[in-house]
Amino acid sequence: MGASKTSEYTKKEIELAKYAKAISHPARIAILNFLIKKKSCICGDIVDELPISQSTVSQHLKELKASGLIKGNIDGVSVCYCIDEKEWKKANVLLGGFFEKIIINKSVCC
Amino acid sequence: MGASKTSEYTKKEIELAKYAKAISHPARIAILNFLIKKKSCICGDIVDELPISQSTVSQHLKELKASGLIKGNIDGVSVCYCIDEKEWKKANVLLGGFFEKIIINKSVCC
DNA sequence: CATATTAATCGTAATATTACGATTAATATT
DNA sequence: AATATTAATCGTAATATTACGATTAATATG
Repeated sequence: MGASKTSEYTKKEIELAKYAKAISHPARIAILNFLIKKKSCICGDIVDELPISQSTVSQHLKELKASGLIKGNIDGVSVCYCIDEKEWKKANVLLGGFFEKIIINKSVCC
Repeated sequence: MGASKTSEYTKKEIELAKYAKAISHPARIAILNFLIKKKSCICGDIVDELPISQSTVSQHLKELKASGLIKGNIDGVSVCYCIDEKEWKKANVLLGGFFEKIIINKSVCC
């Protein structure tokens, strides 16, 4: 048995978990930071920047693309990745809303 | 091979990934939402609330505790869990800072 | 056309995660 | 003291993740 029981939860919970999962690995955070720093997308330079192999970077990029946080445009031989700002904002709003709940609804115990 | 190459990344990247991982499963988000809603900590009622077994809930609680986002106080037979507000704020600041970068440093491409 | 570069994918392996039932240790209740 | 309740842990199993090298398909360059 085991492994993901995605249904039975609310859409918000599932979406929030999806975005959180996308940034739940240091390599993916490093990739996103790199994409933000170098505004002009950048393609395979990510591999030079990170301490992991090309195939592993490619996998992380695939996951980030699947989450929606980034998109990739083919540009000749190379691929140009960049933040998908619309999705990024959605993630920001969802995560922000989640973490601000505790400030509004102060927990009084323990 | 495989599995975690945690070093070689910055402390911030690793910490951010840690918090993100903590909330990367709908069950854990549901648990946190429940703990926030019911201010008075609550103990085993989480099991009744969620569509997963007691042992699985216990595992998720263990992970949440490991991340620091919650703490658990023994209260007789039962255990009282609640948000660790200090850690929660730290996570909020880290995540908030991360997602706001793109707003300041607008990406122009693709 | 031959060769180089780029990035995805495949195959493989190690490890982590998710989940459950069963057991256990602890405190409460009868 | 016997029994019930609570929540952690153990054992087990399925699946997912992380990682790498090798291969592949594509475009670019000589």
